[in-house]
Amino acid sequence: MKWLTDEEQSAWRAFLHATTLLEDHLDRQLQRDAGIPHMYYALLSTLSETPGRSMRMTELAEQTKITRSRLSHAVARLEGNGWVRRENCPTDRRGQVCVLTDEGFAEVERTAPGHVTAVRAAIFDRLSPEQTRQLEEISRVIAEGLHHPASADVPWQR
Amino acid sequence: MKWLTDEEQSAWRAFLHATTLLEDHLDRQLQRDAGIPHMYYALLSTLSETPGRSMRMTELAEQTKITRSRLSHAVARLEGNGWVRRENCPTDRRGQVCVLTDEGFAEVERTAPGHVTAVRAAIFDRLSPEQTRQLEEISRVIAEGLHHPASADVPWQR
DNA sequence: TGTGATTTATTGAATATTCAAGAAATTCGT
DNA sequence: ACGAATTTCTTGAATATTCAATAAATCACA
Repeated sequence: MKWLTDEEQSAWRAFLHATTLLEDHLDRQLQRDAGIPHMYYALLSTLSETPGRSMRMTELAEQTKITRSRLSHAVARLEGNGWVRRENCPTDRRGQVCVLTDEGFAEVERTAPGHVTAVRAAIFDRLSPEQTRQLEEISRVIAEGLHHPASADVPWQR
Repeated sequence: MKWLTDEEQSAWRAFLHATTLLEDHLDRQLQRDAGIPHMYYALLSTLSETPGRSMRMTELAEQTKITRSRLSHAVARLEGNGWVRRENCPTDRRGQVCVLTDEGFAEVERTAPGHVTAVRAAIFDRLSPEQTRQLEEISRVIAEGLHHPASADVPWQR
């Protein structure tokens, strides 16, 4: 059993603290300004940057790294707000396309500046360009490792 | 209004993906192996490393960066598992001391190896020592900025 | 073509988190 | 010492997330 070195332990603690505080902070900021959690905003934002402002459910779940179940619940809620609507997928009758409404797009436009400011203030105004590059690379490595988890590629488990 | 540069946007996206996937991964791992979410494990782990294996509620909330309300609910649940118990604080009758039980300590000992392995596999086995140092420094900067939020220090808002 | 496996998306129940409110004890300022 | 303000912790309701199960459509391929 290989434990964490002192350096790793201390880095892990710092990382946990940073991510816990950041999530909490952004959730609060967006809950206050838009009435939705951060992840819901990320859905709207992702759709707003997509050609056609729409995406298949599974594709949207993959891009935002959340489960389909979570996405279904979230989209149901956002649909209630009138910020998103579902349409049948023309090429696959199992599929649903999640479409950002004009109201949803307007909501992103309205709240984006405040959100970006919060992200800047919490992160990029505090990091050097070099650190920003480092953070991106480190994040890529971690995400890469989790996106193709070993266990999911073991044939005999399926 | 100052937007994010391309480098910042791309770093932000990568960071969000990494943290979302990581949280999800660790929650699943601990839910499977210990029946509790990652944050609950962090509470037990923090207590297990504290002299006396006990801590005031507020202190525990601060160390783990969660709200007191969340901690109250979490401790109530862990108390139900028999892994923690509450005692009255001898020096402040408002206070409660959260004590890790022997069963709770045993549970940490039992599940720590699997958890550490998961953390290593996701993060430290993939990062160079240099990147580990970078991650710690970046995390410190971010956490530092959020722990003393400007708005909380503005007297006329209180 | 037909059939079993897979993919897509949703649902409801169980669990977790947030938020606002509140009770009790302590501290502050005079 | 007194009352107002603060701190500590909890609670219940509203919301969000996970998990397992499900239905429907498509795919793989003999």
